[in-house]
Formats: sequence, structure tokens, C-alpha cells
Amino acid sequence: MWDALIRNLECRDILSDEERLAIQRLPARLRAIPAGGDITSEGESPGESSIIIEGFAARSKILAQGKRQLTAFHIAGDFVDLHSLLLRSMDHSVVALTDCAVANVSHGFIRQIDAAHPHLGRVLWLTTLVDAAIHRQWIVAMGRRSSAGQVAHIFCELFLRLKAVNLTAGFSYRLPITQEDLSDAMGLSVVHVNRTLRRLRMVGLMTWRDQIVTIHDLEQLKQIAEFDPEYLNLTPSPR
Amino acid sequence: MWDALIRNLECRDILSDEERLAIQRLPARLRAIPAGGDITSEGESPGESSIIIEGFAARSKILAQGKRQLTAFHIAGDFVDLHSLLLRSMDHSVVALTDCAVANVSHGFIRQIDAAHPHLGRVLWLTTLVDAAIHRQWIVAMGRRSSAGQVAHIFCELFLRLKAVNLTAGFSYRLPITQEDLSDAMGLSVVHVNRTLRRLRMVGLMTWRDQIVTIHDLEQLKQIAEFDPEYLNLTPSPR
DNA sequence: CGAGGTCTTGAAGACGATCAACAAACGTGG
DNA sequence: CCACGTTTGTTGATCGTCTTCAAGACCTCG
Repeated sequence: MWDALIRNLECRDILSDEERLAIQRLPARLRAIPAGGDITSEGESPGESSIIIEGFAARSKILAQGKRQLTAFHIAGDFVDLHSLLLRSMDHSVVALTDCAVANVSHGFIRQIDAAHPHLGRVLWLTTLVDAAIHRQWIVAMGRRSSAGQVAHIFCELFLRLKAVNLTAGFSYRLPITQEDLSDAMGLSVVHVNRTLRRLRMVGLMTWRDQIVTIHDLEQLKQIAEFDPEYLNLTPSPR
Repeated sequence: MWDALIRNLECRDILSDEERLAIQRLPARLRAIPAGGDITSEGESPGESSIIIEGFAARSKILAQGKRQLTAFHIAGDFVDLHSLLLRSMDHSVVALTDCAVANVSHGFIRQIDAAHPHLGRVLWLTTLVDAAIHRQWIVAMGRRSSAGQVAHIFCELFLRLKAVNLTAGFSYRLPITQEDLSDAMGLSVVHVNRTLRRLRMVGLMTWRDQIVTIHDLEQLKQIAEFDPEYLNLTPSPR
């Protein structure tokens, strides 16, 4: 159950046996969220935090006229609302894009971990900083990259993040979301995303068919995305 | 010197006398950064963090073909690279948009504060979470708001943040940056930003002349921006 | 006074949105 | 297992927003 989370953290720094054990002993309430459901809802002040065990989720904000903007994707092993520990209320919802399994841990236990294992606390904090770094990359992509560059960047990001938790096979990974989800993440229309995907497919960089993304030329994909993986902090180092 | 930072933190939670003192006793190196200069540079792994004492700064990423995207504005009292405490290297630069006064505090002292005053540590951590929340609002604005809504949102954000550190006068505040800076923040062309500002001025919502922003109708400005201040967490509450 | 930066406006064109229609895939119940 | 409705993906045509290029006004500062 905690495999993905632990793998996620171990990409950032070495964990001691006690730290790993502390995570595995976390009392959690397991929830199954059907696709389309809310993992946490905007405006709430939950007393617990959610970790995705399985499935794909996204931070989502709905605005007037029914427009939707996703601000992040989340996958197995992601602590999606650790920040609710300190923020007064959720400024956005976290929605399940596919059926999800989610573990809920009450804030009290997280504070205990932070107190008993300061280093582990720092690594958890780090994951929220990486979330912010990912936000910044999205802003850059939305503001100043071509639509192809923006799509390419997201596929690179997901490739590395999924690889970190062992959810890739070679240069392929399962991405069971819709083009509409992707368009809401990129701030573009579905139609335009569809055409951009077609272009990437035509030039042989990547395909996304039957929910499977396959990267045919990672180097060139990175290049048109101007992708530099450093911001993901996926190299273990003392924190 | 620490006034703005303390005011900034006290908007989030009550500080004890010891906590306030711990900040005021922080050994800092004061630096003057001229407009256009780097406060911290992309790729660096600084051994200290920077707090803005005076002036306006921004997180900046330059991409090929010389395009620039700003991902956040920072003002007096902002801890601009607290995250370098845990991240391996800066994924972006922080540039001075005006002449800035910056205080540098070595990471060691920050870790000491965090160890000796866990509550203060949490409030500092909180500020990085608010940064992330601001990033998310920018993503929403860039992706799904009209250019007028996006501009309006930024002016609302800056109004509340500057007000928190006492840098507003009524419904006015000094914003000594260029339209080009603003356009790089919004991911639009200068020309378009200029026209959008004109429209906002024409309908009497706000003006920005001689570096002074004046909001003439805050309620309506908030409305077209769909601005909800909650995400800034500017209400003190126990953290 | 000249040089460079900033602001402003015009004109032309590209990129992406919207509207619309259809195809393909999927799930469900008969 | 097929018929059906719904969701998702694909493509065309048209329209609007925003970009780009260009030029002039204004300002500050050497």
C-alpha cells in the first residue's frame, strides 16, 4: 500500500529503516473514489490528508461559465493535500480522473511523524516544494511555449514521475485520462490539443493510443519541450 | 529591517515575543541589487536564503529565442528562496525588477530557527505553500480567464499582498515595474497588455499611471477576475 | 541635445477557439 | 450477442483573440 509513496520519497533522499517503518505504520483509512469524484473539495478544511495509492487525479478549479482548469496531475505515491495541514481551507478540489484508491491519514499522525522524524518531515515538505516547481514549469509552458512544446513538456514530466514509482515500461506508460482532461490542464481547447497530438504523432515523436503513451524519440521530445528534469528533484541527496 | 517579514508572518498567525525576537536576531548579510540584477540565479545551490527588504522582484525563466516568463512577483517581506533549503538547485532565477534591498540568511540559521521554534518553522513553511497557491491561481488565470480577467486578478493579488505589509494607501499602491514585466508574467505580448490596461482604464475600474496603481472599483475588479482572497491565507489562525 | 527605454497606437496575419458533424469505442440492458 | 445511447476522438470551416511588425510620442538621463 505504501510502496509508491516510499519509492517516491526514496527518489529524493535515502530513508532509514525507522523512517520507512514510521510510514508503513501510519494508520490510514482507505477510500475508493470513482472516476469524476472529489478526493478533496474546494473550500473544505479536512482534518486529514490524502495519499494516492492507485489511479490518476488532478487539482481542479471550476470557474464561472463552467470552464475548468487543472493545475496539476497526481499519480500513485503523491501526497495530494499535505498542505491542508497548514492552509485554512482548500483553494481547489482534487478530482479523480480515473477510479482511485486513496489513503487518508489524519493530520495528527502527520504532525507526530514530523516531530519524531524531522528528516522525514523535511522530505515530505520537499514534495510540496516540488509541486510548486512543477506549477512554475506549467506557467512557463502555458505562457511562452508553443502548444507542441507544452504538450511535450507534460508528457516528459509524466514519464519521469511515473518512472520514479515504477509505472513505466520502457518508453511507454499508461495514461488513462481523456484529451479533455489534458486540454483543461493546458488551458487549450480539446480540438487544438487533438491537432497538436496528431502533429507530434505524425513527426514520429510519440503516440497516445488506447490509453498508452509511447515516446519514440525522448531526446527530441525533450528538446522541443526544452525539458530539464532537474526541477523534479528525482536524484537522492541529503535534505 | 525585519518589519515587513514579521508583518507578513503575522498575517498568517500570531507570533510570540520569542519568535519575533528570533527573527530579529537572525544574522543577515544585507545586499543591494540594482534593477535587472539577479537575486539568485538559476542552477545555483546557494547556502543561504534571501528575504526582500525593499523593492520588487520576480521569479524568472528565460527560454530559447530569448523569451522570458515570470512565475511570481515578490515584494518586501517575502522569503524568495526558502525552498533552496531543500531543493538541489534553483530551477529559476529571482530577478530584481527595481532596485532591491535583500537580506541573506545562511541555511544553518534557518534550520536552527526551525529546530528551536517549530511553530515559527511551520509559519515559514506556510509561506512556501502560499507561493504554490499563488502559482495555481496564475495557471487558472493564464489558462481559462480573459486577458482582462487575468490582469485584474494580478492587480487584486498585489493589492492584498502589498496591503498586508503596509505598502498601500487607500486603494492605491506603487507598482514600479514595466508593462513588459507584466506581460512576461501573464504570458502575453506587451502590446496586448497595453490594450487590456487601456480597456480597464476606460471602463473606470483602475488606472496605472506614473507607477501608481489606483483601483477605482475593487468590487467589480474582483468580479471580472473571479477573485477570492482566501488562497492568500492572510487571516491569522493557528498553524 | 541625443540616445535609449517605455508607452501607445495602427495594420496585417497567425494561432487557437468555437461551432458543427461524424466516427469510433464503450457500457448497458434487452 | 446485438441494439442503443453516451462518451471520446477526429476533422472541417469560420471567427476572434492575440502576436508581430512598425512607427511615433514621451520621458529620463547621460
